[in-house]
Amino acid sequence: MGFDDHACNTGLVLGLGLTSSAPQESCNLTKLAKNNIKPSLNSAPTSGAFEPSLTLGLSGEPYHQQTVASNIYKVGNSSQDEAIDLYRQAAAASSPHSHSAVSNSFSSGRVVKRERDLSSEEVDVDEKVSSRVSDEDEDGSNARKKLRLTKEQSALLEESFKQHSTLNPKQKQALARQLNLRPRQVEVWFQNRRARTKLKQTEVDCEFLKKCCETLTDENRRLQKELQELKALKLNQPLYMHMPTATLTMCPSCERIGGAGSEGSSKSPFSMASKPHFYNHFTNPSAAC
DNA sequence: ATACCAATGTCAGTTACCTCA
DNA sequence: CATGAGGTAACTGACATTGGT
Repeated sequence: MGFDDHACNTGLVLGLGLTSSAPQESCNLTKLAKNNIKPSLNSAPTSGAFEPSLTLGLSGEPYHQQTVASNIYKVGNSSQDEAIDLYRQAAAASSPHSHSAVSNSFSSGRVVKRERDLSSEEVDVDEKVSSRVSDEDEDGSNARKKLRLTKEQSALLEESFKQHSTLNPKQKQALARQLNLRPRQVEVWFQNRRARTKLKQTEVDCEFLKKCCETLTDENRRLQKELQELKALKLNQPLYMHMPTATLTMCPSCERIGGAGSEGSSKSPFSMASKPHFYNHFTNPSAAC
């Protein structure tokens, strides 16, 4: 396609790519989200080419994190145990003040939902973590204790996120069990992770559009200048030199001279092959065609 | 077949905690 | 030590989908 040929010059094709060649993956996350279509990010890290919609949002991060994660996994189980201990400590320490998502929510529907997240063992954990409302009633503290995930936990979550950006209940349960976290925590982590991914994608898209804008501005400036030059040239031409203004009426897409002199275009002395790239991508063909 | 409702999952936006410069 | 900024876990409300009645 001729359009792609000039992608590097103007970046316009990339703009198109955002909408067409970047499939349901991430080009329009908002729309996907609205429809609850799950963007699979699996393909993102494997795309090394400049395909904005797939690569920009992740910007290679998963690669790095994958490496980190796998390295961490090689360390052994001690850190995992440590993580578990830390979690238990955190849970124990926070239990007087902290809250489970279940108990903190005043929405009955949410309560049911979150309670159903919990397997029997995790219900036990949750019960240990206790209820914020009741605890607050007891000692008045309003601590919203924030668990800091360990490196190992984060790494495993990242690893899992690379495989599925969303989790089904079974996966969530399994992951939670593996990490010794509550399913709700895993769920929240994935939610936040998706949000971060999207935010990053948005930032990159924004940068890309800025560059597009700059390119188009430059292009516009150049075209204006050229137009001025052509006008000046035309004014300076002697009358007998008045020819069809081929330069100005040439069809941008087929490069045939149109307008008043179109019927004689094939015989025109003007060849017009000089700067066809002026008219790439977004230019509509002239009415002469 | 259709309408209604409850349950559930996901999201955007926000809050609050924690760490670090 | 105090503090502000940034990162992020957790929360909230809204919306869409799904399955049962």
